[in-house]
Amino acid sequence: MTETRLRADSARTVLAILEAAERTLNRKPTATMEEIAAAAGVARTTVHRRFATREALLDALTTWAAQQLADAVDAARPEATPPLIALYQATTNVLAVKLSWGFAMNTALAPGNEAERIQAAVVERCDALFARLAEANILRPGITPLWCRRVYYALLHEVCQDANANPDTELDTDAVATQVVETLLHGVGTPGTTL
Amino acid sequence: MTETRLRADSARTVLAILEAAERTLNRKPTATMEEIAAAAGVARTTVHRRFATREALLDALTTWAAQQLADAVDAARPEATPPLIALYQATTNVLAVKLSWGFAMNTALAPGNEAERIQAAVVERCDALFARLAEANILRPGITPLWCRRVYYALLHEVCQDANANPDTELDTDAVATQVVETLLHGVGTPGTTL
DNA sequence: ACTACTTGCATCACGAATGTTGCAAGTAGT
DNA sequence: ACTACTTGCAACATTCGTGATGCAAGTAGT
Repeated sequence: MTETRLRADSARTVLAILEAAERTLNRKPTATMEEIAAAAGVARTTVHRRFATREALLDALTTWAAQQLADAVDAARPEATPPLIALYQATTNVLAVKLSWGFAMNTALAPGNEAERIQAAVVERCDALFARLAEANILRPGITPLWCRRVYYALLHEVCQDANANPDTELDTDAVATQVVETLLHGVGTPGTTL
Repeated sequence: MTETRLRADSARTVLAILEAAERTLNRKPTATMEEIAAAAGVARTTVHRRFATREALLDALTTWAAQQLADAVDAARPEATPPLIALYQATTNVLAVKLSWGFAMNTALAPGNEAERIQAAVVERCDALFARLAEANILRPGITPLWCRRVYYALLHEVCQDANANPDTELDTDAVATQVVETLLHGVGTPGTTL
């Protein structure tokens, strides 16, 4: 394994390709290498030089996005700050990443992918955070941390999809994060209403 | 336009193909006509006789699923019964359909598709139901019906995805519907907790 | 300035999926 | 039983996406 170091321009090209892949595949998941290359402003052959196969490109893309996500979670210090603060901070950070890498984060990852490991680690930290919230009696009794995470992920996914459908209107990440956390904790109903 | 009536066996074949397409594409969205035909137990040429192109098949599939959904909503009589009852009933009915036609309901529909019209009508009825809930003070002030529907759809999508990932464990539709409605209204948090 | 790397372009090979057609066998409906 | 429809099978043409290669021009880094 000769670790060839990348020349500066080449590194820029790789990033451009990844970003173009994200943008293009987000709009059309069946987009071809040709289209991705065009969006990146390079020739198709250049893409193939950097990523031997389409699968290799997808792998790199998902791994890259997963790493961005993990970094966003890290930045919120979810095990150091009070759980509610951490939840809010993490939500804000994650939203920013998910908005830029929506496709890469929702695409099914190939088994054995590095991204799988990273995402699993994020899930674990998320569950740990919800466990801390449960300990602090912030979660309603009978609610499992698993269900919490699922609802939380679903809400995050929803707001990102929506933002993605309206690319013109730029949105206030903080406001959206608040809305997500509020809804996660209290839903949309008046307190005390039951079936 | 000569409306050729279908022979009984042919009608059965068409349904088998639609169901096979749903099943197959749900597991692998890039499945080929060949695979769909195999899953339906027919030859590939037969599929092409019923649906001229792949796009035509997808169109028929999404339209069929949308109609099933609309029927499920109908059966709940959402404008006749008290809104909370209707919400619960509709959730139960919709869940059953969404579990069987998950792919067809989440796939992006081609513009001008009949399914588009039907789904839009369902959305309208959904919004109307949430408007009734708001009138009955069951919705928290400041919560828009639009946000309600988005959260509601997200929760439905989430539980279906989960059920889909675990096809072995059959689930209690009523219990899941309750969980969805409960979470929609009250979230996962203890009442009174704020940021 | 010199060298090594990178890129664009043209071209080719290959495989896979789509869509079509003709024919023979079988089945629904009368 | 008779007819019309439907199906399976085999074969074919075509298109499209993928991946590889050789060569000339250009650029980064020293």
